[in-house]
Amino acid sequence: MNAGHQVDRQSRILDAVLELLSRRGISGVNMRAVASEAGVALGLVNYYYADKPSLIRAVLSRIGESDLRLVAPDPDALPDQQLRDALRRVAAPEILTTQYLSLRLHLWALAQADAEFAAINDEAFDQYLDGVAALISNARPELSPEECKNRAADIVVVQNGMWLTSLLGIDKSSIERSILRTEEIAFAT
Amino acid sequence: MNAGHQVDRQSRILDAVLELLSRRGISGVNMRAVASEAGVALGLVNYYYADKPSLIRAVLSRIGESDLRLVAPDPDALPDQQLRDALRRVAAPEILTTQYLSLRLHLWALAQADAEFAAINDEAFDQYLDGVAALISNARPELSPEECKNRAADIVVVQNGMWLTSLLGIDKSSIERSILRTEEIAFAT
DNA sequence: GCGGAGCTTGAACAAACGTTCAAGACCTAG
DNA sequence: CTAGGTCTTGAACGTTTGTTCAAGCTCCGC
Repeated sequence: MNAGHQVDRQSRILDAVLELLSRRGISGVNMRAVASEAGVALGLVNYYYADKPSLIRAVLSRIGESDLRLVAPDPDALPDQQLRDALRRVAAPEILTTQYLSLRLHLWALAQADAEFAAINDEAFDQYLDGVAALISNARPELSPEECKNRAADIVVVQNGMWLTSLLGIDKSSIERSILRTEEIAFAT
Repeated sequence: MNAGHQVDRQSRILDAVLELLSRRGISGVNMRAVASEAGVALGLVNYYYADKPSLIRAVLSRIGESDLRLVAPDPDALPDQQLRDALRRVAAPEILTTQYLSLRLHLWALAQADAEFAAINDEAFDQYLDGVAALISNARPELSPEECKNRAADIVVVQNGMWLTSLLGIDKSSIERSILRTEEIAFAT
């Protein structure tokens, strides 16, 4: 059962990076700490990921994919409901956890300091934006593509603000009002 | 002229930290790089700041003060204009520079990873929130203190979103629309 | 010019870091 | 059981990091 163990250990290493990054920031992510958190030997980290940048790259890709899943269309719902669900999903309790938000923050900071990481992040962001715009377009077919992109951009501004502000510990009610604001933007006539 | 030199060098060291932090992130801020960027010897950094945490603390305090200045009342303007000016100021070109925003991001990330830094940050954030609420209260005396605080909170969500989204490289027009949105929130009847 | 307080320097040290690697453990195919 | 590939280990190396410190410098009052 190589396959089973492989995936298990390799995935546990990535999990360890996520955990350490969100808790201690990039300074807390060193090969020894990752190995220890994952419960493997130091050398194994370098076995699966050639060097530290490769390790970070893998984490960035994983997060980008999970973000994209937030705005993935749900074939079983009406376009209106798909959009509404997606707008709610980004503010769901399991997303607005300190762990997840803190991780996002550190990844943004990381991307800001490194051109290569920035490229990965930018691509993920563009895809996310396109995803939101597509949901709006489905729910409001009469809108022009440009208008859909504008609304998506405006929504993302508020969403990013919600994410960031959740971390800074503002009260929940302002988050709730912000969700309503994203819906107003999306469904404005 | 000790006083002159002191302030000069000590301040240059802080400037160097700001520059390095915004360009390379916290991993790029090490005592040697700071000394080199400031044009002083390694030992001098530890002379003015006992250790690295002290250095970061000093930077956090400095940023907190400059944030507070953004929402400082201007005695020469009418309350309405004071509020409007403050809302525009946070989106001014000199604020929405990559350097400034990147610095903010790294400081937030830093605060997220360290409880002590978080405390400094939280206090600065609360003061900023109070500052915005006070401006609203002056401009709209008929509003209850709670309503002012709520609006201030909603505005800060959008502002944080603007700051963050500026970094992620979204188009300027969505920033402009977001500013209008903060004004709508502030002046809603 | 002398003395002393404050400022400035860079070498030196210990600890922590990323990376390499020889060695062993494990598992499967034959 | 054996051979061979894959996985796993931790010691070891060279580098970078935070911090210390003895020494020198600068400036001002006397």
